[in-house]
Amino acid sequence: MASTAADTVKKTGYHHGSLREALIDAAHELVSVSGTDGFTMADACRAAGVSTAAPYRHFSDREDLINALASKGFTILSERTQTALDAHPLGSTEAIIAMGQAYVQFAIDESALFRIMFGRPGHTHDGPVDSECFGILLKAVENFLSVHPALKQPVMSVAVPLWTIVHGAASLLIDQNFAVMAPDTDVDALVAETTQRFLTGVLAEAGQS
Amino acid sequence: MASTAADTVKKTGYHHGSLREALIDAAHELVSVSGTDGFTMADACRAAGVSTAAPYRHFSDREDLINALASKGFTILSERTQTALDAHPLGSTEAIIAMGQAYVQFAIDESALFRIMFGRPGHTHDGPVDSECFGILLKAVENFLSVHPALKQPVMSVAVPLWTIVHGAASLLIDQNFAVMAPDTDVDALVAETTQRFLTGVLAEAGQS
DNA sequence: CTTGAATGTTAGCATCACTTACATATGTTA
DNA sequence: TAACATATGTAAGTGATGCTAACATTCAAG
Repeated sequence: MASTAADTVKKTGYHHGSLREALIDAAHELVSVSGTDGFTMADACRAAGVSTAAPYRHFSDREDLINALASKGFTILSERTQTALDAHPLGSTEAIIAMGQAYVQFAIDESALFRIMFGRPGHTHDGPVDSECFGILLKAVENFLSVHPALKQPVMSVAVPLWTIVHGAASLLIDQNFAVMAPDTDVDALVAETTQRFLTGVLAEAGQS
Repeated sequence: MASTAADTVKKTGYHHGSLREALIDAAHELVSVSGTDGFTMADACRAAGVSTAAPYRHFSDREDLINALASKGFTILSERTQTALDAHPLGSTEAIIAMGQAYVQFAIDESALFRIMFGRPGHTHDGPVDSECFGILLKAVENFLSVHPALKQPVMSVAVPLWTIVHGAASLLIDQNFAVMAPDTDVDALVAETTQRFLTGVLAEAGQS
C-alpha cells in the first residue's frame, strides 16, 4: 500500500481538512486486512477520527465510498500493467505474458481491491479509469497482431481470451481455490504457459509457427 | 432452481418438521434474487415462518448456513459437468469444451451460488462434495491425455489451465465485466475457441496436430 | 463583519446477527 | 400410560450497523 489512513492529513480541530481521502485510505486499509465485507463505515470513521455521520457529507452511502476505492484500484492496475508492458519489446509474446503476470500480481497484492473492482455485479463503472485499463490490453494485443501480419483475427478475439485467462488465474488464486484443489500451482508459470499455449494456438490457425 | 422454500414441508404447529432444508432453500432463493450479500437470516426466517432465533438450532451462524448452500452448489455443478461430459466421446476435445460450457452455464443459472462456492476467501471447503467436483475434471483430462499418447504433460498442467479459462470466463461474465468492456462477447464461443486454441498449443508442444 | 455554504456533531431510527431463558413437542424407557 | 431427557421452537434483549435529522462550527466571499 502506498499510503495509509494515518498518513493522510490529520484532523485539526473541528474540520478534518481532507476527510474524503482519509476515508478512502481507511477503507482501503480495513478492506485489505479484514476482507471486502469486513469493512464498516463506523470503523472507517474511527480510523479517521470523526463521527459516524461525517462520511455522508462526502459519500452518498457506503457503496459510493466503495466505488471511489474501486476507481483508485483501476488507476493502480493501469500503472502496473503499463509498466510491465514497457519492460518488453513492443508486440512480443513476453510483453503479453508480463502484462498478465502483473495483473495477477496486482490481484495478490491488493486482493480486496481486486474483488471490489471486478467482483460486484451491480457495480456502476465510472468509465474513464477502467476503460483506460482495458485500453492498455487492447493496445498490447494490437501491437502483437501487427508483429504477426498473417493473423487476421479481430483484436477482441484475442484480447478477451487473454483477459479471461489471467482473470481466472487471479480469481482462483486469491479466493484460495487453488490452495484447496491444486496446492502446488505456481501462478506465474500458469499464466506464462497458458498464455503461451493459447497464442501458439492462435498462430496455428494462421498456419504460422 | 429445482425447489423453492415454499415447496419445503410446511410448518405444522409448533415444530416445523424440516426447518434446516427450508432455511437452505429460502437462502437459495433470497440469494438468487438479491445477490450474495442481500441475504439476511431474518429474511430466511420470515420465508420459513419461524422466529429469528430458530435457525441457530440448525446452524452455528450465518456462515454455516452459507456453507451448506455452497455444498448444495457443488453437488449441482458436479451433476451438470458430468452430464455434459457423458454426451460426448470419451477423451474428445468436444467433451472438454462441453464440460467447460456447462461450468459457465451453471455460473449463469446460479450466479449467486457460484459466487458463494468460489468467491469467499475464508471458506472452509468440506472436502467430499467439492473434491468430487474437481475429480470430474481430472478424470476428463486423463481421458483426453490417453487419447493423445504423445502427450507427456502431467494431468494437472492441463487441468488447471482449463479450469482457469472457464472460471475466468464465468467470473467476468456474471460480474458483468464483459457487459461493460466487451459487450459483444459470446461466452459459449469464447470458451470453445479459447479451449480449442489452448489444446492446440498443448498438442503443438508434443509435435502433434 | 456579516452571512451563507461547507463540513462537522449528537441523538435517534430501524434492522441485523446472535444470545439467554423459557416453552413445547417428540420419543424412549419403565 | 407415565415420566423424563432431548430436540426444537419462542420471546425478549444486546450491541453493532447504515443512515437521517437537527443542530454546531468553521471557512470564504461580499
